[in-house]
Amino acid sequence: MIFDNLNLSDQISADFFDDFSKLMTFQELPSKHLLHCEGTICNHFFIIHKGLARAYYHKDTKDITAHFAIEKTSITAIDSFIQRKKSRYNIELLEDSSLSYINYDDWKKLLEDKPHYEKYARIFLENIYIDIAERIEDLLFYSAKERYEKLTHKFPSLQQRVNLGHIASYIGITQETLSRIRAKK
Amino acid sequence: MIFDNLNLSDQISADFFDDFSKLMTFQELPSKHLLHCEGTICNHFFIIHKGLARAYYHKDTKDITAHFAIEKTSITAIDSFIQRKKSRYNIELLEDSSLSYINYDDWKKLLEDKPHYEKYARIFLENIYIDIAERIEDLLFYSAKERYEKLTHKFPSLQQRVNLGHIASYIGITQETLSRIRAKK
DNA sequence: CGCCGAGTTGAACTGAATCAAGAAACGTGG
DNA sequence: CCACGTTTCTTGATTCAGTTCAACTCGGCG
Repeated sequence: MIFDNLNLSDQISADFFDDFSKLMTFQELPSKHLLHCEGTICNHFFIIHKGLARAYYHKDTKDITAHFAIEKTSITAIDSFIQRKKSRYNIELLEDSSLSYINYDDWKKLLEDKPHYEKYARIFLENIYIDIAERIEDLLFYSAKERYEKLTHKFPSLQQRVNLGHIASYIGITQETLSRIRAKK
Repeated sequence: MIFDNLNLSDQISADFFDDFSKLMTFQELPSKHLLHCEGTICNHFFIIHKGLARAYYHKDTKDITAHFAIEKTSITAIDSFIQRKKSRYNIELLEDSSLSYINYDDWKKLLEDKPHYEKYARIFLENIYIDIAERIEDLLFYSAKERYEKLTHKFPSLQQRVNLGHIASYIGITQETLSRIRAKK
């Protein structure tokens, strides 16, 4: 089930999945394909079936990874999707991938037609909140090394699949520091 | 309107406020009163009318402020409130305050009876998400001094009303560092 | 008056950034 | 299949922001 890793399954009704799936479009796309481009409003919510995507943005001259999405997880430029503002994020594929997306208007319409589905949007956001709150705590209290270990524990496959520089920026350190962390263990 | 600072007003219907207000209990409580105690499940969602509260928790021997709530903003141990798990947070008043709260069961029942109100829960969470994402960016990219300046710009009154140590822990630095930042300007 | 919490200041230390140079791996075209 | 350029990764030397530890000041307040 595509929602497995969204921690929603147990709370969500089957008919929602039917409705939702009907609105989704399936695609296979190659590595490096840009799913969303900065400066535009993000109109899609993606679910990755196979492959890997990352959301990133530019800070000064640097390229900062804000989010990774592996199989069975979702990705979008969420602030833009929610607020309908231009996004600072790009979303790109890091591997040849297959995915589905729903677009904003369809999603919005689904919520209007069947307002009881608002519940799932709420639950989804609650789960995001829990994740992101944990990330703040990580930044406040854990060393570079500990943050790296937590990440690789949570997503073991990332180490092999993603550039060191992307991982480093995700946990808020330079790639030199991450290289040194990897070296001594 | 109590929801002013929640950025909800323009999107929320009047009858919701009626329903919601009917479920709320008003209280006046003195400074240092504990609104919620760690180790228990948080059953209340508070809105501060007057005064000031903070949520904090213990990390090693330290007391870390996770959130401040001034007039017209809300506070709860949100992870516990959402997940129905024991909370690591305490919530205490830092000034004599007047506030209202709604309890979890009433809130849940309201959502069940009138599921279209789910929308407001979603919007509330969306707003929280935007805030918290900004906080991550602050921690990643801004110096201690810049974080302090952003906070005092956002909540000018905090400087006078709250201990230096609480502010320091909120922005992720020691109180010595914050003292030095204040000294040189 | 003496204590206590809050804030300040100094000196030494440290984790991570920065700058700079190489080494390895990768892929593209001949 | 090799050669070359590009991107990715490593390693070293230096610097710096912020921590830690410790001592000291200041303003209430019982």
